[in-house]
Amino acid sequence: MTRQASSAEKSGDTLKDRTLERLQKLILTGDLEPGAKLLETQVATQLDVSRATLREAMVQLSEIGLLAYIPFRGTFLRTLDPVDLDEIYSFRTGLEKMAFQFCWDKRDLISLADLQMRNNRLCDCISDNDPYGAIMAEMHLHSWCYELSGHTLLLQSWGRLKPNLQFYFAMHQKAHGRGGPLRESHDQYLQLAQGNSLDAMLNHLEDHMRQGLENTMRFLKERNVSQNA
Amino acid sequence: MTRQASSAEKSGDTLKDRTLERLQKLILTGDLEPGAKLLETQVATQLDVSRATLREAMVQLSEIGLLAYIPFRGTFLRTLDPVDLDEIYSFRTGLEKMAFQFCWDKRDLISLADLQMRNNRLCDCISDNDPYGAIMAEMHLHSWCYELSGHTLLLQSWGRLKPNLQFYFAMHQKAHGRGGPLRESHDQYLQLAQGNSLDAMLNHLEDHMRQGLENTMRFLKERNVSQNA
DNA sequence: ATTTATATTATTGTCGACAATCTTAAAATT
DNA sequence: AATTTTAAGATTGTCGACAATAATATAAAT
Repeated sequence: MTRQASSAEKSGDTLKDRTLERLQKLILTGDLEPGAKLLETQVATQLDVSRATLREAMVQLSEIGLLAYIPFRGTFLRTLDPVDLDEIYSFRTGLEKMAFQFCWDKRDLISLADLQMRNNRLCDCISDNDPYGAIMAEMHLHSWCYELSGHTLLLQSWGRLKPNLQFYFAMHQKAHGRGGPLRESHDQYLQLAQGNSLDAMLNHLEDHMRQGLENTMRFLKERNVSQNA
Repeated sequence: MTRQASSAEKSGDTLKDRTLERLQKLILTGDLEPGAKLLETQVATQLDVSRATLREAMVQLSEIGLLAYIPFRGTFLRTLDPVDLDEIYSFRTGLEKMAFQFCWDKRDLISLADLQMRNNRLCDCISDNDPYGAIMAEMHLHSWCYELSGHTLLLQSWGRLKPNLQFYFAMHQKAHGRGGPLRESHDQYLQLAQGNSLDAMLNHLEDHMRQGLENTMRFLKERNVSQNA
């Protein structure tokens, strides 16, 4: 009966999957320093799993990009320099434009109501002054187009990019005190997503993302989140 | 000193990385049946590594999509139904369009000569009646824009998609006898990539990819590569 | 004969131990 | 004192063994 007493969390059936999720949550909490080394023995002990199990989870997180693996030297929490942020935002822009192209003709009353609901949840989190919840809610809002697209590869790609975004937001939040999304930041996004001009939506995405990047860069100039050694 | 920075991606320093590469090559050879179960003990013995090492490599290949992992049931070689092919091609189109947008202003004499060389290599393989080499050469040709873009995320994404394409081509080749790329298939691609109209290039990409998909679908109707259980 | 139940086998999941490598500290040399 | 060498310790890489689960074969029941 070596079974983990881990309160039967919602996630995967196997210990490796639960470990992956727990480690990811640990990272996205923002308690760890970017670039910090993750000692296998230490983390494994902390999560109460064997190193082999932990390592399989780490391989996956390295593939996502949250961790950086260097052979024989260790696995490190990712860093975020301006170039990284620029790449994340530009890639995200292209990805989300693709998603909207694929989901555009699949929109219906139900899915649009779903979108509205996701935005409401985001607004609630902002009202409740819950920055962490707001981050998650915003991610969930943006997940809408990927899910609706029904495009597996697109959804997977977003699934890998998303944690990196969440990580940045967590860092931002941690360092800046507060800095979640504004209440009205997605008004136009919602409106255009419900409209009938795909081009207008795509153009707005560029603007929306660019604005996010500019906010980010402005923040970076004030206080460095981290820099590579 | 440490040679960790940007070490050539040939064969990793660690056994896990070499195993990953060997297993991938084994898969891309096309000797395995799509959907076939990979018995850990058997493969580990065949590659002369421990199961733990093999499993780490398998996790990575599952993340790429070449393998499909089902908890407690095993890891299976991916399958390719028409929906998969459609997704691969459409995603590839979006990705490569992004790549050309990012690399467009970075083109110069040297990089364009490089592109020309990659195409020459492809033509050589076709002339030499070397289908496997032609597949690799075509992949290498298309990698050009990703590499030139300097966009890490984009390059990574292509790096994950590429093996799936190679896998399909290997299946195609295996089943169809011959079916590599045609000699002149990239003439316009090359010409436009050297030109000064990004829009024309992007439009051609849509056509180029659509044509590839159509060829693929035509082939699928003749003979099923595989179907899900 | 078909179906259900049970036992057996095979395979995956997880672990702890040892080997290879890196890091750090101390010693030796200049 | 600074640099190089060497030794000690810490950390990662790899392995084989055992546990948990699934797949298969056998027996029992209808």
